[in-house]
Amino acid sequence: MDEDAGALPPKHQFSEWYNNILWRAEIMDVRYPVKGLYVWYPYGFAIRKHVYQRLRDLLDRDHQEALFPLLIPEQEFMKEAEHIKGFEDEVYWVTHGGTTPLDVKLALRPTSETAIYPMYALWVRSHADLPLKIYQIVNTFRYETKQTRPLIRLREITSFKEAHTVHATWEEAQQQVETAVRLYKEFYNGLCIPVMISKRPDWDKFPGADYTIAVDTIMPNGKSLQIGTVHHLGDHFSKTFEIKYEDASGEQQYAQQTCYGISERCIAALLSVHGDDKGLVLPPKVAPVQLVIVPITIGKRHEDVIASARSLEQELRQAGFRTKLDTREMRPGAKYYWWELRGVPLRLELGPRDIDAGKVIAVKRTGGKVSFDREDIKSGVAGVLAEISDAMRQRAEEHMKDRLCSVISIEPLTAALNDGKIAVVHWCGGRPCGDAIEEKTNGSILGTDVRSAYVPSTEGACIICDKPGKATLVGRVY
RNA sequence: GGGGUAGUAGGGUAGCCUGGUCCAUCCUAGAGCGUUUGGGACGCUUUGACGGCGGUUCGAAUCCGCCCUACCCCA
Repeated sequence: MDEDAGALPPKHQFSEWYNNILWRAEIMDVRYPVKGLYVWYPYGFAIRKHVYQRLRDLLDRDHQEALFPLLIPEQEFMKEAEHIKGFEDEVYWVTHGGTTPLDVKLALRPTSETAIYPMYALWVRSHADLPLKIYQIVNTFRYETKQTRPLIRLREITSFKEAHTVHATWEEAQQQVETAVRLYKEFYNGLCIPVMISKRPDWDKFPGADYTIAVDTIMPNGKSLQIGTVHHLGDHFSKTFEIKYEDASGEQQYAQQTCYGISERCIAALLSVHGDDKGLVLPPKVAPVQLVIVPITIGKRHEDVIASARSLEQELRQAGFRTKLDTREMRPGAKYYWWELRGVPLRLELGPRDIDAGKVIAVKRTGGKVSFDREDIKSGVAGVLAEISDAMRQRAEEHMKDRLCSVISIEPLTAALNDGKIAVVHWCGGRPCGDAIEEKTNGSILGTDVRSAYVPSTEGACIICDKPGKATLVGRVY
């Protein structure tokens, strides 16, 4: 047998593995002839659909979904000084309508604050209108100058979920930040992706924010990937865009705002964190196909087996499982590899022997084979899918634990980063020391106020200046 | 930001320096037929490409220019 037939590059060659799996598993076609723009294949898009449906379900508890325009007039975009500084090098401008130059240039949103907040100024009148919690899921454009990478660094972010909230007080907005962080933790827990939550250093916060809380995960090569951010905007934008409300005593007050976002980087994390040498491994909750039934048809039993498989499929589908019956003219082994590559959590095998014995064989994508009695199939499948989720979550958490370490001086820190680790150090919080850490290690400060089960929130002497410092995450980043 | 290398069929390669029916070759690609089918089947037949635009030339995958895209290295 040819062991190499159809093999992926091994996952420890992560970059090759990643590029390869995107087209082999039909997630993205990278051949679109514009830098930084990629095409979602139907299968990739189906994964996206299920992931974003989960996000919608979480947000819909107390947010409303809306939709704002893609184009932002120049004068609105240019209102908030810090915000402009943060984005002006990355903005695409629409300058013509047909052949006619436009009087007012239009920006393709790199993010939507300046599209949404002029409208919020009209919508918010009184304290009774607050809190206002709205989100949208849209595409955004950023003229990235660094190397682009599918799902990770894009010129068109096709799947940007951004929420924008308005509150009466700074404290309420702060509480909303915490609520959003909890919501993101829940979201990623559902995807079985462990995260590190920290407060970004001041120079790395969102342009125009009081502070930024970031959600990061660790990729297989040890680099951290930012997969969510939550910003307390204070009154920066409300003052710029005149978002005011009348409080209970009849006074006009500037509103306090937050915004928070997640992009298709969550899909990059989903694929990368769980995948293995055979291909994708998808959590049952978001797998487009949760169960694939592979009928084993031999000679005369063909019709018999197919009929049995169809009734099995129908029963499972009615029970609410996303089920696929694979009746293609291929050998069973070829189908196994096909579905394993695509990350289907559970494979059911049904052949003459099983039918005669009243059994169904189930093979978990995470490893292991079980045999169900045909009549118990529904509860059996439900149980095994739950086991798969647990196994995935545990495996991913162990990977994260392995990648985290604590160091107390610069040389070991550099060594740890070179070794593909994310390190916890003590840092005084000062910019000069922060710059020194980043320069000496070629790494980045992810943040302080770390919230992770694996990172103790100790205090200690700053790794550079020896003054009192707080636990700080340092790593190489995407 | 600075440098380097490359782009040939669905994927992988050769050909380029030394222009000339060379439109080659392999596959996990496609189509067709037949035999197969409990972990990637096999045989036969067949389809299909020189990144884009322009230039040089009797003639360009090959030489020149510009553009686009990708990958690698350094900051």
